[in-house]
Amino acid sequence: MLLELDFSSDTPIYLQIRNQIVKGIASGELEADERLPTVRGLAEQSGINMMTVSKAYQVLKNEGYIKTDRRSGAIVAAAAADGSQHKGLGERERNALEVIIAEAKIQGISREAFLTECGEIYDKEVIK
Amino acid sequence: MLLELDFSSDTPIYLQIRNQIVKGIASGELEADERLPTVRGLAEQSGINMMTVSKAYQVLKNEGYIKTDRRSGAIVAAAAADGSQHKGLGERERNALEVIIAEAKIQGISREAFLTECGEIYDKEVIK
Amino acid sequence: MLLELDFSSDTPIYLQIRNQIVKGIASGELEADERLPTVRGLAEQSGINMMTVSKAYQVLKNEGYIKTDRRSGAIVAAAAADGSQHKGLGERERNALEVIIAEAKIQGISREAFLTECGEIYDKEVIK
Amino acid sequence: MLLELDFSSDTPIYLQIRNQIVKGIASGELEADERLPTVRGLAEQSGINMMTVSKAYQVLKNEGYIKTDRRSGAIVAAAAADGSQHKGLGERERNALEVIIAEAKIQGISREAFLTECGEIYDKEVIK
DNA sequence: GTGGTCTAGACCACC
DNA sequence: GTGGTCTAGACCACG
Repeated sequence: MLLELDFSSDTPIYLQIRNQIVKGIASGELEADERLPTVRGLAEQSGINMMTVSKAYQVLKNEGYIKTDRRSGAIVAAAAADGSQHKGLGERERNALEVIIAEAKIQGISREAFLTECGEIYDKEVIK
Repeated sequence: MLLELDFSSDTPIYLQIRNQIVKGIASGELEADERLPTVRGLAEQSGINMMTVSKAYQVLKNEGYIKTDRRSGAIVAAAAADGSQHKGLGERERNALEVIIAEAKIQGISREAFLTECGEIYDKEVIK
Repeated sequence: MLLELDFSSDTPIYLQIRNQIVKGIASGELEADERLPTVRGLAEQSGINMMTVSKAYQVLKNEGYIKTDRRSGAIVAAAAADGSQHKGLGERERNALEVIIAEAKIQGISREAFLTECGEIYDKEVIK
Repeated sequence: MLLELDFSSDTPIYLQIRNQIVKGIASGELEADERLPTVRGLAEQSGINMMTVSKAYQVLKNEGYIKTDRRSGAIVAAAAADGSQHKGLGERERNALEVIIAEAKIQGISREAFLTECGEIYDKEVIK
């Protein structure tokens, strides 16, 4: 798990970390029950504050993507462990998606081109 | 053009305005050369400060979605039929899309279900 | 004398008019003692307010570029009629020039390329 | 970095700040990756409001002259060695240059005198 | 009446 | 500590 951080991005660093871990889980790069790097390790390796990494882990934990075990640190939670999920995009995600699609339409990207691009992103998977 | 603002959202108000206007343009609710509400009017109607609206308009102007006619205020810019455009998602949009798709995958939303939802959003249009 | 106005420019319309007339005089398109269009005529032809044209003429008059005669309207003043001129750029112009040159340098435009472009602009003349 | 502001100028303060920083970068007074004064610091030192400085920084950021590192504030962006640049004056700059040259011509400044002055401005650099 | 600019002061997220 | 955001109210240039 190598983080690519953009310190001049408008996305907070802790969210960049959170996003990349989520993408890592979805792509299969991070498997269920796999141990994540320690807070200290990730912070030192990336040249950022431990608090920042810690916050990212806390968000991920709140969202159910990871679990923290006292002995083994943070591990990836089993996919869809939460039965309460309603199999649909959350409101925040749906709204963000609407904005992205609106921008794409205005820019002249066709429906097909957009769906193709989405499909490619969906299929993206790490070769292990 | 009616704005729905969430004052407790983590998305700044000026960005909420910006996003809704972008969606309005994409959906056809706002047509090219149509006049946007005045800064003052929108601010008053929405119960927010002039400068907040002004900032949203400035962002939209920088992004080329609107322009300000010195005679008549802000108007929707003609959909840039500019050949110099990349015709592709910007890096920011693409990354945001990747994160959303990752979340959808983890949540168990199938490829088809996701693309269907995108298609529906894309097709959404205002009946004039 | 045909005006090209950009209503969405950040330069006020009256200044755009002023600038184009100054350029017209420099290029020889407008000769000394030539009569300028009437305020009303220029306003109607360009679809702008008479006040705007009037303000442009007033600025030009204050700067000594034109004179107004009660009978024949506005006419181009003889070049350098004003003996008080000190044959150097004004402070405003010099500062604007410095900024433009700074931008050019940062953008990687070489000294020679910049001077060449300036020379070409200087030489530009209307074929009568 | 010492700012000279003219509160009675018709150029907005935030633009005066922007211009002086651009000149500072071009002259070498501000080097790439150098930290700019904080918004608060510059505001206090110059006796102006934070938001005015902030606006100047935002403009500079939009134009790519600076970027804001989330850890350390605003820094000078590395001179974009980006090959995609046009390597030419922008339309706004070119037009402003045309006006300045027109004024110079009318005032009787010779081609050589003008180019010499431009060259001197171009060569101006800070002794470090 | 329009947008542009500026102020003084405040709160907040991030690091 | 940093920048980002927002407010309430003001003045001004422009058309």
